[in-house]
Amino acid sequence: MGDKSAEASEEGASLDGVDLARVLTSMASIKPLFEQTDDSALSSSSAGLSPPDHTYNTTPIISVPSPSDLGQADSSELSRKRARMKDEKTCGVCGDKALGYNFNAITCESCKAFFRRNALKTKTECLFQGGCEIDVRTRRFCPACRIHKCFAIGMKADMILDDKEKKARMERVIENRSRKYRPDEMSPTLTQLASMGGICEPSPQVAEQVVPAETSSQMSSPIAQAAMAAVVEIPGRRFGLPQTLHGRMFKHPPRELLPSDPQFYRRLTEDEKWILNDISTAFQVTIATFNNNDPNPKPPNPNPSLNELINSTDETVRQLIRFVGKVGDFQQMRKDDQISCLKNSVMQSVLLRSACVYILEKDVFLCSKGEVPTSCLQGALENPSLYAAHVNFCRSIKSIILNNYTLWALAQILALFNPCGNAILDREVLSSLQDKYIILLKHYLESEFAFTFAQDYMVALQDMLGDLKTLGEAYTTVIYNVNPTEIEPLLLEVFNLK
DNA sequence: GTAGCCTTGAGC
DNA sequence: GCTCAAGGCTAC
Repeated sequence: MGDKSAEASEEGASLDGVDLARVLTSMASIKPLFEQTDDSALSSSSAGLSPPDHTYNTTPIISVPSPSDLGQADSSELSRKRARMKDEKTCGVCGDKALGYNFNAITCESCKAFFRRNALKTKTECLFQGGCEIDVRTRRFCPACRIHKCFAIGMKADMILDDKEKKARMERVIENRSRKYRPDEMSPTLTQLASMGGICEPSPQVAEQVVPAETSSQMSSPIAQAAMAAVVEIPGRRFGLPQTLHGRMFKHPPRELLPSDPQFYRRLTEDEKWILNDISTAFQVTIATFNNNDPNPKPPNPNPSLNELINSTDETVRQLIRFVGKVGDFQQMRKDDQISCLKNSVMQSVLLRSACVYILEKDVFLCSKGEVPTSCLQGALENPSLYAAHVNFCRSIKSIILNNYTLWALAQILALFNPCGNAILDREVLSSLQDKYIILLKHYLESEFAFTFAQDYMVALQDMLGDLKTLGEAYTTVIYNVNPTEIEPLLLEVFNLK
């Protein structure tokens, strides 16, 4: 779980401002007009432009150490050597320091990114006579001459991946992530976890570790009604701990009982596939993104205080903010409602994510500092019932969702889009979004588990989302008792503890 | 839109 | 296990 050292990262620093509106705006890549930089201001005038120079020096200054020059240095030594390598190469476009070849020519990062953005665009005209001098200082002034120089030193636009190639590349990444951590392996190391984005997929033994579902007889309510109950008030469950949380394990249908006839499965539309792929990737990427840059992180505290426990959710809250930044429907909402939705669902989201990183076999949470036994909750909460409810919730929902990130993402989104939440201005929009994702969940389950079993999954997930809501309310009452002066600023904001 | 850092797959 | 060279992400 996160600590203050985690804030050393660039992203962490950006979140420390605790201005949620600004964070969300930044996520949507919306740049306010008043944020013009000095450089961009310069770029709008001709000041600083040098006289045209039509003779480009297309021979970069290169001095590239061979791999053997680098030797078997440790990582810090390697970093220093790489830094020296960088110093010794010069961008063929602007003369800035270069690290290596980009699109067939030695360039700096800046010209690499510039070429990637502009090489495939229809050509722009130089506002002067062409052949503007391009150096570190002037490279922003004339895109036309800069791109011309890129081509002149041999940069190749056909090395930029097209949409099809990018999609294939992304699919390879996803495939590798899933291959790196199979269910029959032990829990991944933290390094693996951080690099691959995968989290604690349970072993086959655990997947088989099922007891008869208590609710099979209850799974007869209409899907829509059940689904709505997942996110709407459930009478009798508003206060107290979840009634259905007894560590119940979901019984998955045996593979041989799944119909072989494709007619029993829903065919998802292309739009549905895209949305599911997007949110699944967003969840998978953010669940394993840690801000902790400390190469020697302290081991997790096995007996944290309540304040420490709450502060340890800082990292998870940042993951949540990154996730919503990747959800198109969330970004389309008005900013006020984005903030309200985030605040209304933050406790449920933290709990949901704790369940995602819960390892059934070991009864631990996997976080940036390593494995944290669930017993750490016990001391901090001083509330055995709440502790038991939390762990049972983790066990139950994990037994249903296992390592299916599409389902984790859908559960996360349904917790997020709640039209009944506090301070929502446009409840109809949220209700429509909720409908959209309820239907998407239903369709997804029908496509994966056939019409035959989809309803069982739907009802089980509805139960879990209801429990999540109740558990979140119970936790909320607990955290209102903490001393706000000891809580991280971001958490004060999102948990409304100010 | 720019620039810099980061992550990743491929190739050696 | 390393380097290289792609794209992604995000502060500015």
